Amino acid sequence: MKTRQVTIKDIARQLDISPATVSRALKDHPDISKHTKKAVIELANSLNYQPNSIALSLRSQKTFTIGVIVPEIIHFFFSSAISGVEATAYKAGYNVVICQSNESYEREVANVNTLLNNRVDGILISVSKNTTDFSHLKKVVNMGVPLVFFDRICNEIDAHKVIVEDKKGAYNAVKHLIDQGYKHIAHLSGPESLQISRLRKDGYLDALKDNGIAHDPRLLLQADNRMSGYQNMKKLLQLEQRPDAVFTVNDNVAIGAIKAIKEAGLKIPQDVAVIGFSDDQKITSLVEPHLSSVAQPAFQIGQTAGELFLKQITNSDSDSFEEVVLDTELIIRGSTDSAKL
Amino acid sequence: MKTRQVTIKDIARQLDISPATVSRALKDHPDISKHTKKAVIELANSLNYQPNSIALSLRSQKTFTIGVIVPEIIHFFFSSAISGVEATAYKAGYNVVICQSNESYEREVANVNTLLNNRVDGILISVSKNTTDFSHLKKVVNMGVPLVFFDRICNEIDAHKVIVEDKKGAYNAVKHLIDQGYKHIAHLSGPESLQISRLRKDGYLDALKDNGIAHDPRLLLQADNRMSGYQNMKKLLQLEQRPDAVFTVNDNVAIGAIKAIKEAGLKIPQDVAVIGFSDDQKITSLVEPHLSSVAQPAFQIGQTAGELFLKQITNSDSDSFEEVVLDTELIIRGSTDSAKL
DNA sequence: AAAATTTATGCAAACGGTTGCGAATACGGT
DNA sequence: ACCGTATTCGCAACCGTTTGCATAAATTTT
Repeated sequence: MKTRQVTIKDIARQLDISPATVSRALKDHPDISKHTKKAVIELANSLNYQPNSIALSLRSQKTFTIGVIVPEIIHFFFSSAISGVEATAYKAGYNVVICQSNESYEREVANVNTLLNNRVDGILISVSKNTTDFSHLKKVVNMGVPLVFFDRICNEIDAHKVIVEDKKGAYNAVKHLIDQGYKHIAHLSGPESLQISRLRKDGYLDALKDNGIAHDPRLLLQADNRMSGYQNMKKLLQLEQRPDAVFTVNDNVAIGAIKAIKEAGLKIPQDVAVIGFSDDQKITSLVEPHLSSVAQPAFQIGQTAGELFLKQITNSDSDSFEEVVLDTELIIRGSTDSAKL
Repeated sequence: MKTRQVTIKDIARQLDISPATVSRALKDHPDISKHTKKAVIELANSLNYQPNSIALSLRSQKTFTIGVIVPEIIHFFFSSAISGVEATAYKAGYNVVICQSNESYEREVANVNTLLNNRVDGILISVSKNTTDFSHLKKVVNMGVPLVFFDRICNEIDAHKVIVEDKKGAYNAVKHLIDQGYKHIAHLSGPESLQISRLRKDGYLDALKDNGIAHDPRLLLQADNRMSGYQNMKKLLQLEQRPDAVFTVNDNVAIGAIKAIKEAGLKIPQDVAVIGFSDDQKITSLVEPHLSSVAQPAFQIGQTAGELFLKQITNSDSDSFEEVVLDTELIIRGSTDSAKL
């Protein structure tokens, strides 16, 4: 019953020719006679011959596989980005293997090592928030394996990068709050280790400054998930001068903040407005009121990362790297605009 | 700068011994002298030697990789299940490659083929809802590649399976609605092609029957995403005798139904109760009121699937297969119980 | 008819590692 | 001094495929 995978040698044996001839016949090499080619191809089809990718990889030193490392696939942003990578990869004949770092530095290092041991042709990564040492990624570069950063990039390493206008997106979000008449705008920012956190915070600060609002450090706390968003929003609401709006580093923090605001008996957006970042479509239209957010083109980010990888392998001598910066879009919903309730 | 990966041959050349000796030294083979071992291991470490998995796979005919095919990683259930698979796989020294079928039969077939060409040691799959022909999976079995189904299984194929008590879970959900006093209970069921849909529907029907409620076919419609859940709930609400409760095949359909109910100006759960299936934690506690649901142990399902795979490879002569059935848990929230609002 | 060229195929090495078997050396026992 | 036995290592084959080169036969050129 067990039908072992048929190899080129099986075909060769059955036709009483050499494996070399079979190999050439299958790829339509001009040296091989029409007659032989026909016989080989027919037998290959009838036996359902499938080339052994392992052997191919060993021989060609190429696996036609690219590794993608993300913190967690459960997040809408990352799974969309992965789908984007897959789209370009499949088109170019590449496979994609997905690794989750679970926001753990050690796991990320382990991921990199397995990908390297499996000789992937390239690595696309969005780094864990707990990664501060980048030697595992420098090793990737040193080994000549193409490396592309997306979203959560590392500035210490020269490589292709795909990011969004984090600062501008954040600026627009806060500007929108100001335009809506909010005066005491808080920010729940992400871990300082991530450039995206720093940039979004900078956008927040710039928007305040440009609009003549003094920055109150008490309105700036850190949070990077629902729980901490909830807890720190609670703290913000206990200030003698509580904020009347909050911009959060991502949508999950915003969800936590909304919970805290509702529990405090305050109305959104009348008493406190909330705006997130990323526009996780699984949740922004679910919470009441619908959450305003800064949409990132996640799929396109993945696509672009894939394209940069392809560019690097076709143009491997070039040592200049691109930093592609994509635009964000401000999505206004009920959480910041009562007209949209 | 480019540090090509160092091979066993490099080490052999530097120490002026044969590759065979290096290989044996590295795996502490008793034939090799302490002195040689020490030299080899030290050099290997200093050169940061990493065995080439490709070569290993070719030689041993094992890749230590298992392929997992799911419809879409974006869903909480599937990403949790994947994490479960990874947990057991990593512990046993296996890698996991994830494929998305995107609920497309063609893509699923393509996924199976790439996995086979890459000679994975096993395939774990939750089939697409558009898969009605299973020859691609029969091929997997015929080739002697261990196959494990989880959640969305196929009855035509003899293989290990991991499922939950879908019927019982559905029964309990509907029983709960009945206990809460609801009389006209609708069901938005999934595609008939999936056994889980059929079982959940059966559980619904059984619960009605066992409690002396006549089944009204007008209260049974199909829906498998937010949009269709919304649309078909709307239809249900237009019936002259509208339902006062609805049990949906999954949480996203429930979300759509909730939207329709709210738009109709009806109160949840006073006018209409809603209960979903799966307990997608990203959303059940987000929607207002919080959604009751039948929780599936997604992580454990993945873990178990991984364990069944391991069992099959260590015990490859056995041709008896297990069907592991895990329990569900009824999670009662505000959408079915006003006491929980 | 001899030489040159084309046509069609096979040999063997290579990719990187493993492993059965044989061989060389050293050592102990008689 | 001789034999048996460890000890330590290398040779070569193998996994499946590709490819430079050689080779043989067939064909063309001179």
